[in-house]
Amino acid sequence: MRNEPASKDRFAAGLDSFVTFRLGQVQNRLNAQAAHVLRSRSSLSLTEWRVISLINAAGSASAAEILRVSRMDKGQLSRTVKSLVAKGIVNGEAETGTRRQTILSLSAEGKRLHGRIVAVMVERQHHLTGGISDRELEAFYSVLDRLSAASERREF
Amino acid sequence: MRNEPASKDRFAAGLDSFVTFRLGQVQNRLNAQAAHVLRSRSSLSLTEWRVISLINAAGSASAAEILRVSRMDKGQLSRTVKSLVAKGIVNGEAETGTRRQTILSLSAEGKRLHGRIVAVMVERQHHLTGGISDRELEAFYSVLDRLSAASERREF
DNA sequence: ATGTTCCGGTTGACCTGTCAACCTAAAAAT
DNA sequence: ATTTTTAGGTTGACAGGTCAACCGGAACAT
Repeated sequence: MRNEPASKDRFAAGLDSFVTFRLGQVQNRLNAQAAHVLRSRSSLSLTEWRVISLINAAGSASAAEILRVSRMDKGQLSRTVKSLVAKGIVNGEAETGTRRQTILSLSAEGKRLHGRIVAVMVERQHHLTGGISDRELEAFYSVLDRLSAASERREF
Repeated sequence: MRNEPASKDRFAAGLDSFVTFRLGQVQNRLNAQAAHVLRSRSSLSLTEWRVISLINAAGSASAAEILRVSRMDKGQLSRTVKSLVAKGIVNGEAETGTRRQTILSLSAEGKRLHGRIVAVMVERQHHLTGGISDRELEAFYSVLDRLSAASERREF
């Protein structure tokens, strides 16, 4: 399953220099890995897990809030929440009553599930960043942030 | 279109620490940006552009070679190549004759197109990495590589 | 109060990515 | 020489992401 470095060099010269290309490759592999972990430990998809994490981080939040923070797709969120509510992981009822906005929060089972999975994910995080010093990580995030900012400009 | 940092903080505390989460966000935005650039300057999709770049970088290559290097999906590549051949951008004929493998290369128009787009992409690359020093980029790539390596382990 | 505008949320259509089965040619084994 | 195995490539089916139209209630204007 290894790559011949020889043949790789032949190509990648012109492409490895593109940040986005490299980033994409790594990200795909990380996603595949995460999805695999989730599948082996639960019946959650990656997006479901992300939504659960977001709700958990917020304590409780409206869908709109989550949208603003996560920048995920409206429709996708709507469907994901629907499925999570159906599974009994998320409470979708408007708790305040006055407002129409549905306040999302984790059910008891949701919290239990989150706790179970987040443990593995933290472990994975350590595995991933194990060989990386804090200063390196710092610098890495800083570059990421600048890339993120630069990706705002639509004309590019 | 800005984020309220206040509301962001409220959430992201627990999530920003996840490399994969941050990486994903940045990557999505970068992809969207790239796709937008392509759409405004051509009728190419992101994958088509990637394949063109790969073929161009190699000079000429078989589909299998490209697969090994890019780690993209067999089927996806097959379809993308098909569409690029139909558009007259890629030559798909077996040039050596002896082998059954189809040797892929850019047509004259393909080269022209690549030249035109790559110019913009290089410009974009500069825009993206403009505020980032070479040493920082080095370090960034180095971290990426380690993340990539760590994403091999299936159990995580 | 009523009609316009705005915003949270849903739905459907489409497009891309992913997986697995399959076909066929070449190489290897007998 | 004929069968088996292997590898390049195609195709179909399905899950997930993306886009845009739409619905209904709330805020706002008059």
